[in-house]
Amino acid sequence: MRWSRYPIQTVKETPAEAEVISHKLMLRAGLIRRLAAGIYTWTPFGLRSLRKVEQIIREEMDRAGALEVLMPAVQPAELWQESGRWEQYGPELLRLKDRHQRDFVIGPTHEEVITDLARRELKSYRQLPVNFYQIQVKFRDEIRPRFGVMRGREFIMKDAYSFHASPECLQQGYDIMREAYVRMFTRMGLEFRPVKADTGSIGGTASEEFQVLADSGEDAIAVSDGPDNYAANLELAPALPPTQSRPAPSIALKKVATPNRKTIQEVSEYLKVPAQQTLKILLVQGTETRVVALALRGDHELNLIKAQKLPGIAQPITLATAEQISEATGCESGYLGPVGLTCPLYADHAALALADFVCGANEIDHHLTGVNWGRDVAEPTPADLRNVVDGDPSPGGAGHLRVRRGIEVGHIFQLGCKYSEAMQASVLDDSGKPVTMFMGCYGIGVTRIVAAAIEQNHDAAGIIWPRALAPFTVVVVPLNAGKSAAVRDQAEKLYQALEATGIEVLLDDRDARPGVKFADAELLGIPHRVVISERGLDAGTIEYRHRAAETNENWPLDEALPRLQSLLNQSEKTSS
RNA sequence: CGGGAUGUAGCUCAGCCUGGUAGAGCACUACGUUCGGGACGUAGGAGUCGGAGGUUCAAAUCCUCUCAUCCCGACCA
Repeated sequence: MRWSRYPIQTVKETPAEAEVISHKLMLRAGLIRRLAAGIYTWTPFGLRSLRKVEQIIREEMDRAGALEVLMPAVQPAELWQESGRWEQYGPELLRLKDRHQRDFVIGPTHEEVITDLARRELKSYRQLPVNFYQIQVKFRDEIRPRFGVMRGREFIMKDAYSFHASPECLQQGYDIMREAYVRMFTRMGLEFRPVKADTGSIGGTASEEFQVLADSGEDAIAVSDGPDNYAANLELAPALPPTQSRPAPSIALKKVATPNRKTIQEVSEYLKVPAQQTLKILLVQGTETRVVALALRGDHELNLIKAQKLPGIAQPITLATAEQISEATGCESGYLGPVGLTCPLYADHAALALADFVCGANEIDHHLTGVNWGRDVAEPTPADLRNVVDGDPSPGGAGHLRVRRGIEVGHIFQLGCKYSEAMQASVLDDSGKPVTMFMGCYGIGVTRIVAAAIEQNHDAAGIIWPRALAPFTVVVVPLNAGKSAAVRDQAEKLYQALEATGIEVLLDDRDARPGVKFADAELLGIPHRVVISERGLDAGTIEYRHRAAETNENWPLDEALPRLQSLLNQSEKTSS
């Protein structure tokens, strides 16, 4: 491609709307343009990278034996009513009516459509297992789209659905997909981790997310630094109970005035006690009782997902209202404590390991010090209630956890029979009896991957594409071609020779100053750059530089093509 | 949905407080000079000041409503 034929401009100034680096660079390099909140146009350069991602996914899905389909973006409401998600999904589901006032949705996902296809087409266990996938546009009307294509409302997703006659077969299919995902993300040159995950609203049993490690990621994940390779979403990572037993009480219970000190931080500063020696109580709505109390060490955070799974707690988990708190304790949040509480009480393992701790007195402007389980309060029910923190022992058994940020680019689930049961998708087994099919579902955020790759690969000058995702492999930059016919001719010659060998090459034939061309080439992040100048040609050389390199190399002019070719062959093998 | 902020040229923003001829830089067009790290000069094109209503002799500026966008939170995967 000739740069002079590409009409989208790069920009020096960072657009005000962009916050994260990938969004800034994608706008500045002209890869995307915003049309509405969370809705973007992909320009020719950006689309090339997007297609690279899609192609890798397609190749690995095909290799894993999946069959590509293309389902409609617009789906009839009936299917969603049948699965129950018409009611469940909420305002994130974009609903619309056709001219006959019939209800439709713009698909945020395709479980219903694929299950409908499966129940019509699949009649016998002999047709199983089968895995259908598509690469297609989805729409989720996010409350708050942000970070460009990282959390857009309209986005491209690869979604796959597998059908099996038994749970064992589902497990096998799941394992095959897991391997395929590892291959894909490795080929894309991403630093990623498969992590254990919650199944969320999609439902099902086993589930793993593929997280690209990046500080700007929206997910917190707990990764072991030890040889056990443990990694889980923070929501799910268990906090192991402390190994040492609780110290014996050593001081007396005492009520102290803590006027206007409500937060753990305020109380611990005021009483000069470390936050680790304090205890906090959170009240949530219950099923058997109005409220249920949860006790945590002062410096720990409540994990909603874990708490929600405890008996007696309302789903979805909801914090008690100010009225409920007052009714249950006669007090207000900020001064709650376990002493004298009448509602059911769960205590986190770490909270239970405390002795002589500080907590609220259930009386406004007062706290208790020297509180001890067993002595001052009945022993509560122990539970894992908190988010793990840096340094916690790894549940994998070897090493310690580090909390890191990740961008979720893939998520695989063993759905089981949730949809196949609701929509009566069954096949006949070898004895002629109908069996409900077991399903797996496997998603990849295609558009998001482009942003994730940039988050992980950039510098002050711009994008540094992993080779497999670069919109072009080589950029040829003639300097002052307007003045020098030799420069023009040699650049043209090299460009055509590269094209002829199938290398994706961009010729910067714009009538621009050298500084502009260098800056744009770096912003756009093309891995290999060849500069052709009068100065170099006089010496019989061209100049080569890798985007990630610090210095230039001078190559003899006639070696440019063969050396580039061997370089690219090499990097193809190492995928870098 | 709660809290905060912003809408002025394609982009980044000034002007608003204290009402009185709509501005700058980048980008764009033409010409000239320049040409290895985002050049310079001259000339030029480009704006219903988000929209509606109100106050006023006069509104980008003050008031009311509305729409949109961004940030924080809750929400979602």
